[in-house]
Amino acid sequence: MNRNDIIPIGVLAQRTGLAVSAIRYYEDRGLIASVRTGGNQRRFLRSDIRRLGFVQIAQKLGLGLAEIERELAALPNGRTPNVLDWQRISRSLRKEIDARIQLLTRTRNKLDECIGCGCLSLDRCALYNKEDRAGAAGPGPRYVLD
Amino acid sequence: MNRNDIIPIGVLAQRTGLAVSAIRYYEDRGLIASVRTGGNQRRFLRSDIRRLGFVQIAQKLGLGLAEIERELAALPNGRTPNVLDWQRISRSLRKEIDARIQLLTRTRNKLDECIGCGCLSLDRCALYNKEDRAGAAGPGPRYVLD
DNA sequence: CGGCGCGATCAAGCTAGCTTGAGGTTGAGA
DNA sequence: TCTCAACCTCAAGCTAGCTTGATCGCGCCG
Repeated sequence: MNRNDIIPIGVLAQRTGLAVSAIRYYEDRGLIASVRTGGNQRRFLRSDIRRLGFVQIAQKLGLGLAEIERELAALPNGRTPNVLDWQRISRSLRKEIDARIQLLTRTRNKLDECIGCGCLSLDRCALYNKEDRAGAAGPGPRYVLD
Repeated sequence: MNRNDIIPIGVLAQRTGLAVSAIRYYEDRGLIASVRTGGNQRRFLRSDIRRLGFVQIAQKLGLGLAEIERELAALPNGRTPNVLDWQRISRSLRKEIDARIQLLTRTRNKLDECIGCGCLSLDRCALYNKEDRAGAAGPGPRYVLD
């Protein structure tokens, strides 16, 4: 159990709760790296558990893989985030969340006005303002709107 | 200009700001209905402008087309929402938004704890709790996780 | 009554984030 | 040494919400 700092994909999957296929996908995307055995099987570092942990948390906060990729790429020579990195990153995540909450709150206020007037008018309704397009970023692709 | 309560798809598109293709798609989905001319062209009611207005607003509030479909289907014989309907519906939308805000707020609080401890531990991290899966519903399909 | 702009119908494509399947290889334990 | 779970590589599929393209038909204006 000495050289167990190197693990196969199945173990990594178990430890992170991710599907094997998802991990392979992340590798394709460049979120994580592996070395290969003689027989072409992936071997990961134990620290990758943490790295994928970060990925999952960031995802839960609403970041897309592309953004997560960027955050990870910003780390010195692609290391897995340590405590200090994490604090820095999570502070920036906090800002993201704050922004989302604010947007939603503004939307809610407008909706309240709307309940009052019941207008539903496309021209006048406050909910219908361009600036808030993509407002509460719903499911599915939204880019077309922007 | 008397019987202009019946309009072709292009006009409806212009008045709602939607693409013609989107409107056809909505019709396929059953969100809106049309009659056909002798030459098989769609004709819509002027009131459908309002109906699609509702669709767009609801979408901005983060509802998927399926949910919107349900709301619309709940109206007596598929009429377009009038002021009273709208007030009822928007109150229910408000609840949705409130829930989202709460979820995000809880997530933010947990993140704050995390900034303090910097643990990033998958077992212990508060951000990693099953109950909050799909937490801040990010982009892309999430159903697989649930 | 001729032209061309608007409309119609498929099928396929695109984004995000993966999963599933087919078909074949590796490698650790009995 | 043999076995079989675990691994490999593509390619294709799925959800959501549309768009794009190809190839047509309709209909209004002059």
